[in-house]
Amino acid sequence: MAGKGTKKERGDTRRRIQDVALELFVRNGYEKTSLREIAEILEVSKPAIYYHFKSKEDILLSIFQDLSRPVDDIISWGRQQPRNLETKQEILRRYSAALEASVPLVRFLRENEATLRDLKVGKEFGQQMTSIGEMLTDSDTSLTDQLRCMSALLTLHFGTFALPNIPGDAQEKRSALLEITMEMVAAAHPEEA
Amino acid sequence: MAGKGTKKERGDTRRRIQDVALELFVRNGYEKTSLREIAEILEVSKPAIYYHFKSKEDILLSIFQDLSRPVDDIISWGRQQPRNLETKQEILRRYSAALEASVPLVRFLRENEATLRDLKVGKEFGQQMTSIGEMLTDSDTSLTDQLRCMSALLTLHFGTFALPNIPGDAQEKRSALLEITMEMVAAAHPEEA
Amino acid sequence: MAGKGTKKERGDTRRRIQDVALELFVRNGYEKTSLREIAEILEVSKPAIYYHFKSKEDILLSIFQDLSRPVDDIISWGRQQPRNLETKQEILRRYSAALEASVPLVRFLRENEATLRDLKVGKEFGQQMTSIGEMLTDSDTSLTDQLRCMSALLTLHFGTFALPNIPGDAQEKRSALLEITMEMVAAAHPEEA
Amino acid sequence: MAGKGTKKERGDTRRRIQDVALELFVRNGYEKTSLREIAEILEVSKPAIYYHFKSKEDILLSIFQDLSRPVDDIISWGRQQPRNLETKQEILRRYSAALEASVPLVRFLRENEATLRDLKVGKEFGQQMTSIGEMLTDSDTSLTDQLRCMSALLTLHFGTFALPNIPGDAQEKRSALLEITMEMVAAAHPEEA
DNA sequence: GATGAATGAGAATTCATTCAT
DNA sequence: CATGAATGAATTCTCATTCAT
Repeated sequence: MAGKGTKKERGDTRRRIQDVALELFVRNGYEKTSLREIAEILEVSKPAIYYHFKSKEDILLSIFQDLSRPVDDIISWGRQQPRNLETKQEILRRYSAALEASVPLVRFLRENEATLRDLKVGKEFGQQMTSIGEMLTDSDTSLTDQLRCMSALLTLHFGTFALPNIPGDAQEKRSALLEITMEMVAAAHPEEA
Repeated sequence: MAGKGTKKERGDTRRRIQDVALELFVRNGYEKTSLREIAEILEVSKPAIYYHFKSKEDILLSIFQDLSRPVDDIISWGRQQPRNLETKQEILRRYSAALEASVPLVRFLRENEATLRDLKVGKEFGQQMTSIGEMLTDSDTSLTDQLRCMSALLTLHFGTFALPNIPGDAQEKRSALLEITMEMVAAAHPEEA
Repeated sequence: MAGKGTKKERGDTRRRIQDVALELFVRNGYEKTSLREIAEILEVSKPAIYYHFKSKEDILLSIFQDLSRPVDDIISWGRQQPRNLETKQEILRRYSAALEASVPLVRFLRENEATLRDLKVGKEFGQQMTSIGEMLTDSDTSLTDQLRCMSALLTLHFGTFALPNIPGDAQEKRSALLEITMEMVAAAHPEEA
Repeated sequence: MAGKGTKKERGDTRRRIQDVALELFVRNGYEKTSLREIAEILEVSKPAIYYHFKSKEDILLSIFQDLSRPVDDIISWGRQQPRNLETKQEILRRYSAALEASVPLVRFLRENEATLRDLKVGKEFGQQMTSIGEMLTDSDTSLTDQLRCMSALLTLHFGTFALPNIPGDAQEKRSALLEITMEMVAAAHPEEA
């Protein structure tokens, strides 16, 4: 244990950069967050950041890839399931849980879409959403039913960020929201209900 | 007709700046659009832009205020109606129409939230959304029913931008989407249905 | 009298530009005063200003030449007098009076020396001061006596602007200041006293 | 000696920026000196300047604070002395010496008053002058005597910059000027002389 | 692992001035 | 007499990034 507990844990810097960066990205947006600011808060020099990450974009990408693994897992899992009501509802349940664990990141991705569009992270995030969307819609059902399923996803996703505007207990609101999306996909599968 | 059709229509510049600006804002985002770029496309000098608008933000604000008047009208109208199912559905219908007329602007507002947060335009847009949200929710009903109404709005709003991902005729998809939101608020008003 | 008393007196504009310009020059400095600002206060267009004056510098020059005529008169008069104590004291008396009438302008000239150095107005003002200085000093007297006379002028000139820092009645302070300069030149003319 | 004399001495840049800046400030005035010009003369890029100073104003402030310390010392010292003729004369002697060491800076401060008024440096300089003025005047003596002391300061201060206009040896003129101010304060203290 | 120093590129904005009408 | 519209030139400043040590 000797040597531990010194001012900064060894190998910690990379993680600390990610933490501070995410916080600033969320609070001020990607473009309005400068590496100078990050460096100042961490009390390290700017080149120190470049030692750990090869660019500003790379910091964001690493954060995204660390946090978005659960969603990738949902997608892998979902692809191996039969595409029925049961599966769709389970996907929404799992997505809701995954979302909850990374609200700040996802809020950030949402609020900076225009900026991230040209970045790798933007593309990867977009693909995730598209993949989940595809797993929820059957192209051989009615347009309305397809939209119902898509809307369920949108409701879950964007509803999560609108919840703070409504009074009530956070967990309760979460469940209620999930409940509503369950109903929405159910309505798109009349025969299975 | 004499004198018309000259290189640049008189008094046109202000409008042309707004048009080009909106186009670039939508395509590249607010921060990544520079006044130099706008000026170059219009083949005018940068100060020419400053003659018509006092700042970059001011260009955006003027665009927003011009295009968002219909939404203001909806809000004024809605406030004078009884808050029942009928009204809510009419609000959604009208909002859907208003949205349709300014899809590019609203997409832009959505995709640049982080950037616009500190700008007047961000605040005004936020207030509009809040106002519409309030008109759709009754604080004395169940949490689930409140969320149903809120989700209807989110579905309509965000669904509009997700539609291109689904195959089918644009107008048809629009109506289907609106239809779904109608169901959602209806579900929140069991006794009135 | 018909036609008078309309919103703006005819031919008045030139004078009004000078007035507003001087006020802004004094308050904010020459460089920090823009023609836009002047035009806005007067509620005229910028080209209207260019109708009356050929440049920003020209506005200042016209103000200076109008207000500095009394000093030119002192110089003309002084050059025709014998260069003795009597004359010098009379010059200081007259300069004090002239100064009093145009305190704002002279304060402005003082506080913007660096800026005005390259301008015609700076050169003309400098020549005036040099001329008065020359009339007060005899190059065939002792260095100390020359400095005494020079200092009398500086005391009068700069003292005028330092007076507000000292409590007391304005007119009284003025006379006291003049009195001191009288003593100073008198000390430089021991035989004549 | 190895390693010395390379193109640019290490750690030198900050000082070199101050030197060049002061030179240009003095020669052309604060507003007419651009950072581009400073950078060009030093053959560095503009951001290099911003690495060492956070703004243009900050460059000036750093110069002022470095050079004005002697005057601060005089003020501290003076405040602990009895306020009599002896002290006042010593203050003037010390101020004359301090002034001599930083003639270019003080000339600059004088010639750019209007510009510097809104800047921190302007306020700090103003306070210095006010403090010295206060140490030279007793509010319980006659108005004329107060003015005599004040004028002594003005004579010393402004006379310094008028001296080049008078022929003679620089050091000699300096002493003569100081001598005159000594007489002026002495005249304000008849009983102590 | 880390830093001091520096850079190229580019941003928004302001100004005095002009010209056609 | 006056204006609407526009311009060339310049300004301060910020950013992501790099390199020698």
